[in-house]
Amino acid sequence: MTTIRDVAKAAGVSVATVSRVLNETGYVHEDTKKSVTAAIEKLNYSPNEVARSLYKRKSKLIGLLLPDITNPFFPLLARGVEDELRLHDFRLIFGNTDENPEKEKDYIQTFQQNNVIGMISMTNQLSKTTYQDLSIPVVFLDRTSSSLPSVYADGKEGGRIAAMEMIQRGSKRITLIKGPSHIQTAQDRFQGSLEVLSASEVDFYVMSTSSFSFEEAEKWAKELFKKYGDTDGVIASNDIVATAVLHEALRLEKSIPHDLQIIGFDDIPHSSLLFPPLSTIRQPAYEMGTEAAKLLMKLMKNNQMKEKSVQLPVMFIERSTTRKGEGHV
Amino acid sequence: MTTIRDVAKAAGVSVATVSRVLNETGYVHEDTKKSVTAAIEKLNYSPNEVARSLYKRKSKLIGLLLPDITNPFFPLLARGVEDELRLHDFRLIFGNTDENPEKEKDYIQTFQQNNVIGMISMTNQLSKTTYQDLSIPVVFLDRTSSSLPSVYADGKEGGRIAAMEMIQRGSKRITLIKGPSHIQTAQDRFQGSLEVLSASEVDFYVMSTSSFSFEEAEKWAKELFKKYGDTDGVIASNDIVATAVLHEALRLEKSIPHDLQIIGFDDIPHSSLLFPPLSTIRQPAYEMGTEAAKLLMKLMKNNQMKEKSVQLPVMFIERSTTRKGEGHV
DNA sequence: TTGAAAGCGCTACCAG
DNA sequence: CTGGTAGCGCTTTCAA
Repeated sequence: MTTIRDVAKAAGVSVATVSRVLNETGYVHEDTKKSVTAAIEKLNYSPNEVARSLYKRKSKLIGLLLPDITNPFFPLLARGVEDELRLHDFRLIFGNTDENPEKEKDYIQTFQQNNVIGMISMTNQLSKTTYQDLSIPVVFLDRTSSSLPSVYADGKEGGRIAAMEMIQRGSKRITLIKGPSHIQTAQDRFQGSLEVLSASEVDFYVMSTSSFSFEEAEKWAKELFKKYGDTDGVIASNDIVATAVLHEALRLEKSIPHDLQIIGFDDIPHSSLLFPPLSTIRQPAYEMGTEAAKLLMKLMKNNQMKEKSVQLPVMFIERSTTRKGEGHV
Repeated sequence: MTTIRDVAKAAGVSVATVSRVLNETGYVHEDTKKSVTAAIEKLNYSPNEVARSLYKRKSKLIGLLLPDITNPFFPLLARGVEDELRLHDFRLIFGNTDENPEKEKDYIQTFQQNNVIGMISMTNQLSKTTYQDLSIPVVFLDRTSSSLPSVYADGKEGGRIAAMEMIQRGSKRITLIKGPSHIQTAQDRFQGSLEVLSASEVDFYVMSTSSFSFEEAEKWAKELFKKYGDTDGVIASNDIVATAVLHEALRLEKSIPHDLQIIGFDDIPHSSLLFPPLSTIRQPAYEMGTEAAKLLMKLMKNNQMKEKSVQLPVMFIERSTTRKGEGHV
């Protein structure tokens, strides 16, 4: 392992000088700079980030917390975060929390022990105040908040769009699936759809569900068609749920989208790979990730910002589980 | 920020003593230990990992390199790695390399700068010697190697099984899709299938492809049915490719599995969500991850191990793109 | 423009 | 059994 001392020796200067050229700080003569650079090159030296981190009490590490990377919605977000942060030489320590507060706390603690300089959290468990007590900036991703920095998609508008498209495309007896009540984004979507549906002439049925898991969703889907067999349009709380509904409909040999239209939410990569491909409301996941990273970096420079939240637009992705519209919305 | 000094002061002992109780090293009287523990508790102190890392020249961080977390095969692997490592208090720094050697080198360098104590790599780009020069143990995941530590599934056997099941279930004109030639695991599968097919009585057609992307795969699928429209069984190089084939077959209104059987490879979560659900050869991705983590931890304790590679078994997952077998293999 | 030296928080050695 | 202290590799005063 080559250290700054080795470089100093090789260049015939002091470590202070090497440090100066490394950090481009203070004055250093052009010539000595050259010889230092040469020595660095020659020894293939790169500074020890740990030592830097210790002295400065801050690293180039960012903590990333997400519920479960195995859930297809998160990889794209994580990728967005990573790509953006990488451009600025930050690195990511990450942890899956499984929505478990203990794990979450545990990770936060070890993140701090490693001098992370900021955090991005996609979890829903810990209260906001828990985060507020941290001495480092945190941005919440895929979680709405007016008071704390956060990046999220316009779920309410998404819900509205879904309902409008559904009506526009001719469904008369619509089922609206309401996602888990502790997930704010799911509630926003629901409210948006509800608003439009209420104001419309169509009949609709609200089905409450309590998780986003596929297995659960399959059960609800069965139940749905049993209870409300003549529904001709379902607005699902996300794409996984929509997939379960699609499955069940296909099993019942319903013709899609003729007998039944389905609109999902998220546009996870899987959705376009279904047959028929799923119409859905896209959240710009990757971009949400990059935006969160950008916001965090701003916050790290200036913790007293006003513009703390960014809301991204959603859009309807027309695929094959909806009928052709008769003139668009 | 509270330091070991604060604790020492609060407990009325020296920092050395605090360090001893922290690390359970050396002798310390039961009473002083108690008062130290109390002080730690009271001050809510937790040691600075950065300082530790600097002194010991090793951290509790592990580097994880993968091509792209957005590819549905990787999250499960990553999750396995994380869960296992977490049990032993290690944390993960990770990077997506996009199979780009520059990014890969870049990450490896910064990992080292952060004193990572080991690495798990799922990439295929950098030569093995590049890794061998590292001073820390590395295990390769989803990449075969007899010389270097690695964890992978038995692709060849998987290929054999796929071919046997296909034949067993009555396909007579089989298409075998050969994945990218630079990916060893893909070649193993191919060889396994080829072996069985060659020794059998059925006709078969080999189609060479050069990537795993869905878009590319869609093109090949179209081409496949144009060239070899009466094929009644395709063994795909992975589930994404299988999905593309399934799409095209459905579009052509082939009856699955009556007219055409399809077997994929990997068993990514998406595969069971298709309609019809995809029959496939499962790689135990999560377990591969945990095994890689275990192997790495062994290596970190004892770098001179012999048992350096672990091969995991694959299994056939019967779903609905294959016909019911007439007595199993 | 440069160097000496203090010190970031911790561990481990050596004395006592 | 305990404390003093050197030093991990680096940055940053302070003097020169």
